[in-house]
Amino acid sequence: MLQNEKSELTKQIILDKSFTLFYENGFKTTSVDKIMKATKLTKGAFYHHYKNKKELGLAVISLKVQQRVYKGMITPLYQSGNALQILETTFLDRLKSFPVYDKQHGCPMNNFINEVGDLEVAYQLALRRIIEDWKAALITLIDRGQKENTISKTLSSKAIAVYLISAFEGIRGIRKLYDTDDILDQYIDGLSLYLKQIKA
Amino acid sequence: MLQNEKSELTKQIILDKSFTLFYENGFKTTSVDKIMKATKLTKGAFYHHYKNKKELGLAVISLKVQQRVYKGMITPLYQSGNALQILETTFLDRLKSFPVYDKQHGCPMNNFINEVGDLEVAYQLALRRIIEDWKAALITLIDRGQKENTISKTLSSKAIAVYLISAFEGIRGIRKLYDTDDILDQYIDGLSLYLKQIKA
DNA sequence: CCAAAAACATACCTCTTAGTATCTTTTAAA
DNA sequence: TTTAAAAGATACTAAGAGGTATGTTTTTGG
Repeated sequence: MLQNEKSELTKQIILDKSFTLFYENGFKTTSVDKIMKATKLTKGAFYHHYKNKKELGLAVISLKVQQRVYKGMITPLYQSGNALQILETTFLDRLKSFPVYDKQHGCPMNNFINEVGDLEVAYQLALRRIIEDWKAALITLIDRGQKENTISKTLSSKAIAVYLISAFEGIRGIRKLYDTDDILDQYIDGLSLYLKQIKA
Repeated sequence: MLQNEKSELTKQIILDKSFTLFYENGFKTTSVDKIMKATKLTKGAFYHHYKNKKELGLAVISLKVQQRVYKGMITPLYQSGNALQILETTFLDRLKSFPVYDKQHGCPMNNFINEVGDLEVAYQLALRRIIEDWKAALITLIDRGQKENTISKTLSSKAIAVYLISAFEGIRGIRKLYDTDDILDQYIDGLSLYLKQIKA
């Protein structure tokens, strides 16, 4: 195998396993040893590709976590079509179709935010960037909806965007505490009502 | 000093310091050693009063964290007066008057939820109880508001309650990422609009 | 005042942690 | 095909983790 490819591959393997373990057990409690055991590689390989655990954490955030949020929550917002309907499908339908695994472990980004968000500026920056991108996409969509008269024009798009994100991240944490979907269904009802209220 | 008093006092000291350190640095990264160093007591004292760190964690949640949520977010909901206005003062005014320290470190409950909420059933139960109490108080208040015709009767009180809690907990996490209040102000605008929308 | 129990201190044990030093193996380029 | 560099493996260190064993001090009740 080519050296570039090989290097990139093992880095990716470490990244993938790290993401999964961080997601399931948290960043702090997942040791480099555990990660490398999962990859079937050794510590030597790890410290050859990553400077330290912090660098790995940042890589997981800005590559894996960011990618995930983009795919699930940001990119869909740039579709054409009824703005309000896009909000509905992105926020409502997506949540409904989540596997139990995802419900039980919450939002990867939110987990990072609440575990290391007040610990290191570097983590803050990486996570903030995702939130800002998400917010910007929402604002663009809502603004469009207001222009096209599907969303009420009197409301601040920025305020709606932040409120939507907050509630979404909040419920993904709270849901972890339960083993049924009741609380999620109640959130979905709440969001549903909210979207109706911002309708033009 | 009486033995009962002394015992209760040191337990309280340990509990207080633990809460602070958990709040500032997280549950997992705060060791028993660090806690006892902060109390100026020793490990022997700790393990005399607490079985293990898990028991301490549960005590902090069900005593300190719960107490805090009750004082700030639940008890105020049982006041008499305009239901919608009570929601406003509890959710809006309280957040506005938060010290920087509280903004930077997020919500103690939310931190616990996202750090250990999917790790141990015992933690889940303790945290769930707080959420359920909060939800119940909100539902009672909203139901009253609907009866008294200050809150729109067509809306599900359960859905509103869960949506309010979700957004609140969500923003308290997200705010940690920033060093200004902009995002908080945007949330406040969003919540403000939301409360206007549920008005009768 | 004295013995027993509770409260607390000291010293330790074992395991895990992040990280380093040094080795072997694989790839690249001449 | 040889040599240098990159990739990876092995073995280690020092610090910190949770927890225990056993000591000393303080309180209590007779």
